[in-house]
Amino acid sequence: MTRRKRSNPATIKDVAHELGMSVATVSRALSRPQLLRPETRERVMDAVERLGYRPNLMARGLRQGLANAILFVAPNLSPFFLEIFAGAEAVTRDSQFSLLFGNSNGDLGSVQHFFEQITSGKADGIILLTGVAPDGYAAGERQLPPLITVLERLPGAVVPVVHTDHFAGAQEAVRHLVELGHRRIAHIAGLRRVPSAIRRLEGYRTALAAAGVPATAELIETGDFTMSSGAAAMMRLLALPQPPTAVFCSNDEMAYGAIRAVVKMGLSVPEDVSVVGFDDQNLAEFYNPPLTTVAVPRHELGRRAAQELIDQLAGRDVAREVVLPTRLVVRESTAPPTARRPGSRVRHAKRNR
Amino acid sequence: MTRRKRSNPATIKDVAHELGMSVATVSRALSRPQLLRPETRERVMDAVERLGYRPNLMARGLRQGLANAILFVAPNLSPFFLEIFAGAEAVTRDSQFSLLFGNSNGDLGSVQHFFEQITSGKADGIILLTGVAPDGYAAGERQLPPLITVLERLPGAVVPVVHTDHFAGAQEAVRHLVELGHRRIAHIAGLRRVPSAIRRLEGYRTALAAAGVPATAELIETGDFTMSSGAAAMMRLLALPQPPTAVFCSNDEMAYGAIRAVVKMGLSVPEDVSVVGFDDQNLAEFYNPPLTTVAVPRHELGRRAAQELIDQLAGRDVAREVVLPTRLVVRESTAPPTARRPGSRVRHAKRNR
DNA sequence: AACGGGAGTGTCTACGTTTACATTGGGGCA
DNA sequence: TGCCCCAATGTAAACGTAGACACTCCCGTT
Repeated sequence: MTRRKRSNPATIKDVAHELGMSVATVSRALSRPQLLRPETRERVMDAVERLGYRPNLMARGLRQGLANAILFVAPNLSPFFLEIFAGAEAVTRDSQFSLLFGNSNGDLGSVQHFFEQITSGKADGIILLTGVAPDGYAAGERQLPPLITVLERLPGAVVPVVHTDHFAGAQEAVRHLVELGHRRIAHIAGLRRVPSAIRRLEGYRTALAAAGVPATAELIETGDFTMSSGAAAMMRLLALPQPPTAVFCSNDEMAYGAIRAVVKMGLSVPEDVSVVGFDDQNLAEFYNPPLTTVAVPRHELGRRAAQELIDQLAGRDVAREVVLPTRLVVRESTAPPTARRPGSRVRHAKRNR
Repeated sequence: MTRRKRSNPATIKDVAHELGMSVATVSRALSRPQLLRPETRERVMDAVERLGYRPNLMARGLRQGLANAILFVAPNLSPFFLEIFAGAEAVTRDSQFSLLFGNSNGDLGSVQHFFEQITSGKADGIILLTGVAPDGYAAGERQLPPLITVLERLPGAVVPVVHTDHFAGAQEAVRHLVELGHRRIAHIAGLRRVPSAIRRLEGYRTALAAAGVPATAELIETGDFTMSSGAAAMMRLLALPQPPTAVFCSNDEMAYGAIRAVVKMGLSVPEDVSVVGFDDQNLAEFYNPPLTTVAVPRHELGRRAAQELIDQLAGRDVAREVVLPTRLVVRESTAPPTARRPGSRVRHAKRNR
């Protein structure tokens, strides 16, 4: 027995029958109204309204070979990616497209799974934030689906990308610290397998070199972009014989963690340690102290990616590469270094909860 | 001319032809393997692999009257809702269902639009976080789609709901402040049209009454759940002739804003003003100071909602109501009131950027 | 030897659309 | 008056799949 949608029995056939017309006419009234006599169109619209008819999108999709959906794949559900998602959502909201969300969870198998959703016809294209594609695709054996990458490039494949200049952004952040007078500037880097994190690290190194400050390996710590990893890294930095007076973090969340760690040790930001983040998430402005950070246009990244993908699906040609500018936003987590040596720490006991 | 999916020409027919079998056999190999001789099944699987065949989900969906997708509708993209989304995602990830995201943006028209996506067959059911349904549905004229609401009830309709006890949570928060010795306790409420915000307000009032503290209208401010509205509300409270020594906020974001406002005025948290939030978003633990707040099991709310909806779609019967417990998490943003009167404010000038 | 039944597979229709192609009728023009 | 063409509509064939039903063996039973 055929299982039927309980909700909407009204089909195009019902509408046609109600009016004594053919289904073709009804179909045209909906998709290409200019082909019909205005009066006929009216009558159809009336009946559609009266019967509560809604076209079955799966039937339409099957017929046209289009799902009218876009799949957004992020490596996790952190606010940063979700703010990009919000940008994409703003675009699809006014379009015929639905937005599917996929969380790859850093797992390559998942990405493969999402790619197959395309060949299965669940979506027409992918907005990919993970910078990795399953083997078969990356190697070019299997044809890539309509795809646009955000922030990360897909190695070994020519795919349009919407991103920002992490290298320049990082340099600007470090230069800001140098200009404030800092010399012992640490970096809490992101995971080495994330290309954009590498670029930020390189920007850090380059800016230090340009300022004539020798790079010190002990001042480079690594986290996994989470607040707790940022806090842990900061703890290690504070435990150095000669701790840094400033820290540049590879993203905002690690910066929050770093600030928490500083405060927990009885020191303060920016008096004892200046902290700079990267991303300028919504919260940065309201963190305590408000975070100096490199603004990444998250919303715009999402918008552009969605727009480019839709254009691509419509057969219009799209830019190979869109680079959006970053911008250093100076708030209250950075200041000139003070004479006081942060090495002499723990002014008052850490308060327990 | 028929527009074809460029990516996957291989259909069930191709597989059948390759093996000299009928399409039915191939179909069965995939959906009901136990009906086939093991050897046949093997051969089919082989060919499927070889040809890179993936079933067309729209054709399957059309045939079966199922989209195998769930639509998640939230009023906005704030972290709070997205953390609930993450919970739902964890469930659908291991299921046959895809997760569609819809942002109603507080707009009733959008909600209507999403309801129609169901009758259009884009999804099989809805997880609704907005507490409002389009007129026709709410009034019972049109049949409700498979639906589960989260946190908010749908007025005038019997729909399963997964939520928490806002009333009890708010009471616990206020009781905590009372026990610390506070008497002048303010509340930064949420929008009056959001039922859960009303419940929190009621919890606040009830707890105050229970403690024998008379309620004062001037101590109740209203925000719209954003950080900036929380900051603005706090500014108004601090401007009172007799400012509060503690503030209970209807959500975490307004609490962050409130703390920022306090600090901006040269006062500190919790020494001058204690602040309590509601939700326990991921960030609360790493805010500065770490925020005392009422933990709402966001992830679990999402999990349960998705699970119940999937059960419902499978024809299993589901609970009318699931109530998950809240729990007060005491961190460092609350402390006993000090002798110092916060009225004498602005100890040092606000720093400009 | 005849029959029943079940395992395994094939045939073919329906799901709800869109659209290529066919048909109709009427108006403009010679 | 006859013809052509175009506007408006109808007919019917796909799109790719699932499953109802039909068929063919073969084995076990009588």
